[in-house]
Amino acid sequence: MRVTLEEIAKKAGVARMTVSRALSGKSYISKETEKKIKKIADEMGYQPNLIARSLSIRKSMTIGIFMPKTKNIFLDVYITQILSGITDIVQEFDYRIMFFPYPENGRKKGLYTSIANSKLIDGMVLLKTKMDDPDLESLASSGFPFVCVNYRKKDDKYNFVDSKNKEGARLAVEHLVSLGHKRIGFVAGSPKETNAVDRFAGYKQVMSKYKLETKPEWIIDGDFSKEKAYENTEKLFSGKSMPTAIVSSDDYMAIGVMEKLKEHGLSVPGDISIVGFDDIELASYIHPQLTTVRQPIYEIGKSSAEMLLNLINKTKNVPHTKYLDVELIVRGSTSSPAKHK
Amino acid sequence: MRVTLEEIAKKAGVARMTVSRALSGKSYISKETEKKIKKIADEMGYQPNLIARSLSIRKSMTIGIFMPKTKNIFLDVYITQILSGITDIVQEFDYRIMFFPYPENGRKKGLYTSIANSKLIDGMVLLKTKMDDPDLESLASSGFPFVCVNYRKKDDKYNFVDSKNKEGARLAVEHLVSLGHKRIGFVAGSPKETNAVDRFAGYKQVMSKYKLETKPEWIIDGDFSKEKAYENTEKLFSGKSMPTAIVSSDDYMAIGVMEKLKEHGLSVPGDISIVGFDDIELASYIHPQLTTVRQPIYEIGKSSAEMLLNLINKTKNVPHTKYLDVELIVRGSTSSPAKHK
DNA sequence: CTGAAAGCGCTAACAG
DNA sequence: CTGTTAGCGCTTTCAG
Repeated sequence: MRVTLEEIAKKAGVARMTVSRALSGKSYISKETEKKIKKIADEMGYQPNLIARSLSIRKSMTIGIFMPKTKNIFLDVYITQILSGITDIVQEFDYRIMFFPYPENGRKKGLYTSIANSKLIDGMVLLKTKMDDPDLESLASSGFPFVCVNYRKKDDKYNFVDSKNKEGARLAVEHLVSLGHKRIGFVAGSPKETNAVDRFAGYKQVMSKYKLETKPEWIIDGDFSKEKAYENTEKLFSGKSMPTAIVSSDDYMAIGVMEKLKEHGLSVPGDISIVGFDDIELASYIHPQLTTVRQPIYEIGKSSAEMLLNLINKTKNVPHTKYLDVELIVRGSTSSPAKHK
Repeated sequence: MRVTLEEIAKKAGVARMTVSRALSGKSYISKETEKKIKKIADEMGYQPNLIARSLSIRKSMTIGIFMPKTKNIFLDVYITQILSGITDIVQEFDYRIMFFPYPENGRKKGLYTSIANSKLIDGMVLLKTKMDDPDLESLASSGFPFVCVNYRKKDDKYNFVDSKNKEGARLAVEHLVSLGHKRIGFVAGSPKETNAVDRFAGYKQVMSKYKLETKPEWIIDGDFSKEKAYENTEKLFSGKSMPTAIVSSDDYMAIGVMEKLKEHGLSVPGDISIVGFDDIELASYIHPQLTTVRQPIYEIGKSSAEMLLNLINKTKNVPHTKYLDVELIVRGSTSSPAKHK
């Protein structure tokens, strides 16, 4: 049988409570008994039952991470980098991590609040939140601590960490414009994610600033999927005119686009320049290396964890909004447009 | 306040236990009261306190995943693919997942058993286990359910899922030999991981089978790190002779080696052929595409989860050992050795 | 500084 | 079929 406080108490000839106090060290205890008890606990190999403790103190010391479970789930570098950041922070404060991947479609209704009420976790981080998520509003109203990652909503009930997506897209387009491009296409991410919407907005903003046309036939629906981007790029070849450059809402889709272009015998950047978003590891391994907007993904993970822990422990008036900087990384996939066009 | 069994019981005019039974559906209850209770529970938005349940039934319905926390941790595709496999299986059986990344050096002594005794988890999966892990033996002796991934030990107390590493290395070398190579080098993984040791053994086996020399100067210490492999490849250039081909214990290191060779003006496979191990996503994006031994990483994750759940629920005599097949994927990084050498 | 009593919210076990 | 009692192992609270 496992050793409990009770058994240590017996052996030490004291009350259970005294043992608890001696071991937690959060209360006045004579040095003597403390030492004695600690020694006995050590000898017996005592390890507190953390479930029992959680029940008693009404805290699980655990945070939950929620994310849609796509074909890729963890394979997606974006998510794994965020996890890495979250983990690093959370462990510092002795919190544990529980994972809640949910089916992308047909998720159990009220998942967030039901897990929140289960007392399994003290707070949650939401990854890849969709704007039409049916459970988000009730979570926000419930007051349960949570942070959305790369999501944005002007509402005091919402807490989030996002990067400057709009600015990122602007940097990308400005870069292309400065190279002399005028016909610039765009690969859109999921229309249900605020960061995709923001990037699109940034693109349109700069285009209109320079009075450049944004033809619908140059807008590719990619939904943050390399495969979709690859397929839908086909449509460029049935249109009347081709763009000389394309901004993609993420690197994976940019790669999908490049594959399709290559298949049609076009060269990057010779025929078409491409800019990605994220700066995933792959970006510098493909040929040509991808010019992209770097998001500090790992930092986003860290920030979201910090925010969540502050929310949980209400240390002070926690800012519940944070935007991180992005940066344009120029590599080989962009150049001035071909003269002959 | 949160709604508990007690409150539902009051409202329904029955005992707490009756409510528990009605909701769990695991006991005889009149259809009538069951329906009534369920309705009330629903209206009140009841969600069981899972912590309390765990304490009572003495099961957490959670498994733990342990892994060394390197600079990369999740960024490592190998680990993330395994996680993906584990997640898919575990969720099917309504188990939850908790993460325990630990510092690679200076891990708290007795971590496994202390977590095991904390009752937070019902079983654990160990990733990247080192052969000299000081806590493994006591875990194995404790009888607590656990499975090692890509680890191998002839001992009934140990459970593991591994791939046929030795055979994989053999396939790689045989491939090179069949192309005509005789001077074949090797990039070793961590000498503390059985899979690295096995791959090395497979390499040496085939080399000696064909009476080929394995010069120490052709053996590169990579420790499963791309950076180390990159650096240590330098030593090839101070030796008297160069290999015409190199087998690497994983793809990342193979990439590191290729970078170094390229830096010295050597071409792959023109001057030196390279074979990797794992078949990570990057392998087919680099130039030239990497010939490699594919490990079914995702499947390994699934198998380990299945094994663990069987161990936890002792459904039957669980086999506690499993070896998965590997496969040689031939791509552009290998060719016949250059004539002029 | 230490102890006793009570309770966190659930379920197992035994009555009825 | 339903209720009662007891207990999971810890901490909080209140006495002393």
